[in-house]
Amino acid sequence: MSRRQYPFHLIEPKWQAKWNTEQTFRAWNPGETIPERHPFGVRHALGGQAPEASQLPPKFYILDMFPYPSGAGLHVGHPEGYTATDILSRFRRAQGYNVLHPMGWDAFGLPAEQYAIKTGQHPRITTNQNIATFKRQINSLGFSYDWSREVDTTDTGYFRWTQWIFLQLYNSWVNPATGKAENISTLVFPAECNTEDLKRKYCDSRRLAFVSEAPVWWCPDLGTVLANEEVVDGKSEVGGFPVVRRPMRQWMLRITSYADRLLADLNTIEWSDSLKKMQQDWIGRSEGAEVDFALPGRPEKLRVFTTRPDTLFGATYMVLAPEHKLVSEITTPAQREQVQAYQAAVGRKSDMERTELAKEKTGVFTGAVAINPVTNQPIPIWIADYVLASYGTGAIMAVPAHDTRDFEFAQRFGLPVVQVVAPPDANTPWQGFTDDGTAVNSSGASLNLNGLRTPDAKRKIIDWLEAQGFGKRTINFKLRDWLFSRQRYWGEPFPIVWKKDIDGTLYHQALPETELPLVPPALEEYKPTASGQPPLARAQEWVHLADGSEREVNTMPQWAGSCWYYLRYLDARNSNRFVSSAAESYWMGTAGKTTKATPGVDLYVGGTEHAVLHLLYARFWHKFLFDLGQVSTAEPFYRLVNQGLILGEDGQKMSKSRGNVVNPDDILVEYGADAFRLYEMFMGPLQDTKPWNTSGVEGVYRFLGRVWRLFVDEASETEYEQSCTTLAPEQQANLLASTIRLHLSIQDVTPDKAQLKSLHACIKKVTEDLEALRFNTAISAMMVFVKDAIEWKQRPASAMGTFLQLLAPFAPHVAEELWEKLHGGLGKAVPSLSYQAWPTFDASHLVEDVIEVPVQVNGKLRDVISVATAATNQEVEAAALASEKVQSFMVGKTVKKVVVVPPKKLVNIVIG
RNA sequence: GCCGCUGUGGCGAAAUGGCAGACGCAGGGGACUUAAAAUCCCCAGACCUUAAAAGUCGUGCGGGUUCAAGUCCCGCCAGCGGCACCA
Repeated sequence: MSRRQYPFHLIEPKWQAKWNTEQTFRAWNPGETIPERHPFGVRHALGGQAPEASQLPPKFYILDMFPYPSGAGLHVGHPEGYTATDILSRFRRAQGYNVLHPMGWDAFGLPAEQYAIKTGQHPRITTNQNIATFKRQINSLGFSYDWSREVDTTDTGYFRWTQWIFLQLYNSWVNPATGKAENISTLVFPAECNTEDLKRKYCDSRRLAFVSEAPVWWCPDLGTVLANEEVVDGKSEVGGFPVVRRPMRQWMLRITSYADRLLADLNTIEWSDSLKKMQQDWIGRSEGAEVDFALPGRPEKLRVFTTRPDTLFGATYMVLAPEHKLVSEITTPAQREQVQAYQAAVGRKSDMERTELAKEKTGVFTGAVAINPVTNQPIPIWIADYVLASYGTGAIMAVPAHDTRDFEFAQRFGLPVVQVVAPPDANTPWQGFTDDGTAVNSSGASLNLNGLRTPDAKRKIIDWLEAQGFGKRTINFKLRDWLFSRQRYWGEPFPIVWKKDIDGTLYHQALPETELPLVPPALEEYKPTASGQPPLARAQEWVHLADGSEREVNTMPQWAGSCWYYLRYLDARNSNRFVSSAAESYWMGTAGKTTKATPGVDLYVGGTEHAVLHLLYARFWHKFLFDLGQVSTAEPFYRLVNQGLILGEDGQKMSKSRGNVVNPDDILVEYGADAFRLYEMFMGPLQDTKPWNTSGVEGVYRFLGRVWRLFVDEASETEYEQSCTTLAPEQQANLLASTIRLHLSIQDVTPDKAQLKSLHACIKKVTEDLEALRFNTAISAMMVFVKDAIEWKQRPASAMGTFLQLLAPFAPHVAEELWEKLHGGLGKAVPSLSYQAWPTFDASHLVEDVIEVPVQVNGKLRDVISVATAATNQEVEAAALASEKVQSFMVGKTVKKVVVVPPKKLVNIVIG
């Protein structure tokens, strides 16, 4: 290894240890006693007091997506977001905020369980080891987390409250009158619910946590069911194993009751457009109508959902999903064989095959017809797998003229195509025209849509359908209820028992809150049972209760713990409540003196992979808790930023198999944490995807070396190096502090004009860039300052100290060390740089006597002239025209126009 | 197929409609050194010339608006991401 630029290997552990023992980054809740000498107390004159919320400075809550502590440890992608939030946290602290910046572990999950199946080692042990590794690595980067608030989703003190929230969901329903969740006890039973059993069923059909027998995604390789959001292209998101559709008894959460609010409230939060779009698409709201078609000779109606009721006159056939329950009833004997064969063929197809796009439309005629309510004509009913049982009513009216899929189907099977919409542009062919236009061929006995523009036609026909009792306005969502149970061991057990009725039917019942936490039983064997039961079923003594009831043996999905961890941080050690209302309203609300703060989490940074999983689930739980009055905001994460992916040096996604994974530990040994942090931020904009380049680390490392040498006398450093070789690291650190002297150029003098200009330009740029999360350009501004300062014969201590304050959020270790040297001299105690007030920028220092103004002729740069700052536009123009270079371009031409861009930015002379 | 984002030197990138390429990497030259490393200084978009200067072209492609376009508008192309028979 080459000679170190500066002794980061001594500085970094020294400051990390100091921050740890002094609890420098402890965030204070209202009512907590702040120690006398804590730098936060000193800064805000609150030392030794226990201030109320109104006495505390404004809060700022900066949150990272907490990691799953895998066995592989940290890779360089993790610290990207963590570094950004840490810089912001340190910046906000300096600005005087009470900053909450916590970290924890999303530690339930499959890898620890699979390791347990392989080796028999309890997931608790694996998890603890992995957490220890992660924590060591995270700490080695000098992040300013308040570890007193660390959470671990697998800790009983944590998951008892996950189970508690589940019980609240179980005991709640959404009142359609208010659209909000209430306790199940407010349900009013209809008259026909006159037995305990019927009442129970009525409640169960409305609970936000309920049991369903519907078909679910079963992943044989993982031995568990998965949520819609966890299935990607017919494979499991984790591991990429095939999944099959299979009816099973499962726990669901009624997230669909919140679909509307989850969509609408996206407008109240600052997330990227693309992320909002992903959630919007996932929720998939569409407005339209349900229309009933009569079935000749049958009492029931065939109900369809359509977003284009205005095209009803063009509905020439109907299509049912092959699984639709009416299919077997309406199919004529002549068609039965064909229909059943088709149903069987579809059932054998994987989901992948069914949604494959290139394939031709398939389907079979049922032999039955339905009556089009506007034309009164019979139209044939088909079944086809392009209609999905799970969306709308599982049946459609087909308007081949104005729907691409219906058109393809009609072409294939020779079904009639009737135009009912005229495109706005007469040259556009009407066949397959799916946009808005004008209704044509759309009149009947009591309804005429002809000539109406599509939106008006929709309105008119829905009014007509409602008046006639043929249908009604409806909104449909793509969002499905959330499948909430898994057949795993390493997850939260459900606080539910199953009881038997007198007649032997099973029903579920919640455990009382006093029995929480419900801890998973000890097992010898973590595999599912031979009969396919979840692993918890192996613990017979745990499952079977004295009263004959049995415990639920499914567990909650990994998402459960991450749905509310950001709330637990607010009051992480509270054993009476999941969070106290005082802590919740101070950190999440806008109460008290938090004028500059925003409601909820002020900034949440994480990867984009959670766009429709964690971020949707957490919003759902938060809204539910809001309805119950448990939290004070409707949204949890006010502002969210997705950090971009860091690719390997080869420009490919980092992966073990490609061998391009960069381990932060290796970088730290060679260059130190400050250089690592600086490089992660210098690579490019936080949100962008960008490749790693280790020699880029070298660049910022050299920069830190230059900073060091600005402040430190090299002769004293050589002295130190010669005498420390035989000492232990701790003694080396002491020697470092006592031997190394400040650079002789550092003097107690007033900065001159040029120095103030350099410094204030840097303050301005760094401050503005931090506000806007432009870390890369903030760093280049500091590099420019250092270039200037290297030239200075005298380096004013005050200006150099201010620079260290700007550097501190990015490279806190070296900044603290130099700050201490600058202010403390030898052995004198200096308060941590972390709570020094952020420097303010003074524009008057940037004013120059003479300004260089570029001069263009016909838009091309021809000269740069110097003009006095006080010069008027006329004087600038005259000076520009007088320039010799400019003159040479104007020979034989006339000046048509002169544009002078204030304030002395540029002159453009237009000639011709 | 639909939606969103992004296209700038050899590379990562910068630029409220106003000097394109700040800052950094890699590269070249020099100083220091017995030498190397480290450090410090200088050069560095392409082209064409030149003794030097100057000049021409340049932000994916084609148009447009403007005194002035990487930036705004229209039409393409490519890459990345999301959704994908959602009626």
